[in-house]
Amino acid sequence: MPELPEIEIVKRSLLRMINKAKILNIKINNPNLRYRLQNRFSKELLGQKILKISRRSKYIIIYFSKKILLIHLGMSGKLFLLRKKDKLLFKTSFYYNLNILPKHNHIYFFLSNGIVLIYNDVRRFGFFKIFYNKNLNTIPFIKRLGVEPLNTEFDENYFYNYIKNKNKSIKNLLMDQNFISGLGNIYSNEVLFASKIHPLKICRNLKKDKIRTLILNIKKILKDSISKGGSSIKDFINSEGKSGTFQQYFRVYGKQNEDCSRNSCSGKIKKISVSNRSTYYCNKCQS
DNA sequence: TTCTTTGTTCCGGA
DNA sequence: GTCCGGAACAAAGA
Repeated sequence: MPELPEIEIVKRSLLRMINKAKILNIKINNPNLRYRLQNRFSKELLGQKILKISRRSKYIIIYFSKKILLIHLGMSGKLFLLRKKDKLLFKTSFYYNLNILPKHNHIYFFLSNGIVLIYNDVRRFGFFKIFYNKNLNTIPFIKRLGVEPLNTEFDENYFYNYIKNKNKSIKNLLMDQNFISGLGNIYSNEVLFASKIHPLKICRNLKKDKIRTLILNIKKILKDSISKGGSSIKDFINSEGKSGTFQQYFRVYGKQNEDCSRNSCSGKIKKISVSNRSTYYCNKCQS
């Protein structure tokens, strides 16, 4: 369940540590990810030099001279970096304490700068795919995505135009990647709490000042989380083994039956299911 | 054994 | 044809 801030943190780690490195070797322990890795996967990447690393929504894109590697971490995927000489470290308590078990290491990329990039994924819902057309607008997973919530084009006009004829709840709207791309369940809950909006409110009925508040909170909460190192889940770590701290700042997610943390609100946090997703809200201040 | 977790996709009803 | 939400899917831990 890494969402936009976590992916951004991972991307920054990768950029700092492996940009411009060359892939010398690849070891695949288990090709059965969300989409099975094809037999030629290693062959297509061996010897390739990483030219650029970017993020779009929850996807990481690694650029090579004639192709790109699209990576999605699913709900439990982790990319982390290990210096080759620290290999033994991995077998010790450091990584076990971070809940990274070697048996869930599925791919190792050995790089020319002595760093090993490891893909670890308990659930195996993440995926790696290679594309030969570097134009992102041609990539199936990317081309229909809505705007990046942190871009200036995500503004009141965009919001207002999109919801004009939409009948869905605001929670479902925020989760709709064709509207804005990068919010998942956890941040959706948090931004609605911050904006005092009930998750089942029909988005079309939101007043303009509420929309303005919501947009501001989306941008603020995503930025805050990035600045705190990410972490929408308790065992999230960045690619260098550091935990983010943002989960300490959650105000509704996972807090059912607790008192509302808002000053002067005497409400309680309730948990309901919206489109089969756990949804938390204060029964008093969110309306 | 069943339930929960996620983003994405598929399908049926309106 | 379009919109929406529920269900299914992937795997594993509790």
